[in-house]
Amino acid sequence: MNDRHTPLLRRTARSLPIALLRARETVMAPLREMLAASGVSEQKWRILRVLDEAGPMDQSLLAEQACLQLPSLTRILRAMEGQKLIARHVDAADRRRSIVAITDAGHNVITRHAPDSIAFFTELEQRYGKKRLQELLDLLNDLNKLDLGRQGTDRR
Amino acid sequence: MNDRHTPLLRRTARSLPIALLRARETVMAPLREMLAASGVSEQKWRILRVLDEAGPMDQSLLAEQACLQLPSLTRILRAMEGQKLIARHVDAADRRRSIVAITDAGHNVITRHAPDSIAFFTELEQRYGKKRLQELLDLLNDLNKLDLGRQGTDRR
DNA sequence: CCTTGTTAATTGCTTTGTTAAGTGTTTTGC
DNA sequence: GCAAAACACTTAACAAAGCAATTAACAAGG
Repeated sequence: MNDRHTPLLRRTARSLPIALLRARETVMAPLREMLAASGVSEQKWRILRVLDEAGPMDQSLLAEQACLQLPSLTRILRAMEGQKLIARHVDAADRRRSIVAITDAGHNVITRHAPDSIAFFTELEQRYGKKRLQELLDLLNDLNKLDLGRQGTDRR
Repeated sequence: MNDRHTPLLRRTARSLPIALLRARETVMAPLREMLAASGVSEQKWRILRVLDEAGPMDQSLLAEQACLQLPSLTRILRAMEGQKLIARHVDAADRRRSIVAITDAGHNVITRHAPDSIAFFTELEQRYGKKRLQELLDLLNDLNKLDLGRQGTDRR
């Protein structure tokens, strides 16, 4: 396209951040549409998924597991508490902590959307290739283990 | 962790959307820090990259290339125009379109950060493996080609 | 012409991301 | 014990995402 100069950086098609962003958009766009019907955002869905899978936990851990920042989580949980999708109570042993648990209503949201979600990922597997999908997940998980930019420093 | 029931959905560690989100966070966190020093957000950086690579283009195409929604792009470009990083002019042939081009100042931002960016990705290549990184990019690009959820419908 | 339809960009509104500062609570070191 | 540090959230402020509705400019048909 642009022959005016030798590119300083790799082409954006070979840029990892941009490729990740596009891939996420590709995958999430249909799911977002699906969830919108229940008034559940992508983030709320992640929260429900994590709580349903791993059981009650404090907000810091939940934030890490659901890939949300604590300030965002605070606001989202407030809304979800209003929707009765989750419940919170302060930890008796450490009153700084607040323990979050999924409610029956929250679990129902998961039950309701599981078939659609499964259908979507089944289609994805078929069109993309089951083996390739596993490969991709392995590569992504390995990348997440790298903990870049802190290779000498402590790991919080 | 949670033995209360058989999970309806795959474990979040094997969930593609979550894995993509974590990977993006892993990669972008150090870059964001790097760019913040120049008052350039991650999004502005993407815009500069795309314009520098492919030359002037209208906003719709730029939005697609930089993975931004048109409304977001409108507001970001207004700021970038104020910073003199980009310039806009209406297309003479079609006065609905506005053509965006990178300025010298914009190009300077890229030049200034290219060494850091290159160093970061070199480190990434070394620690993650050059071959594996290529594999990952190939898999991601293939995924982006799938255009999921519109397999019978028209492709706008 | 001129109505209808389409497209490009903008604006409004609500939610979320991001950073920094603030508020209690617990832990640590003296 | 007790002041200082560390910790778990919460709040505040602003940028950006995401969605719907609007405006302005083209395109086609009658």
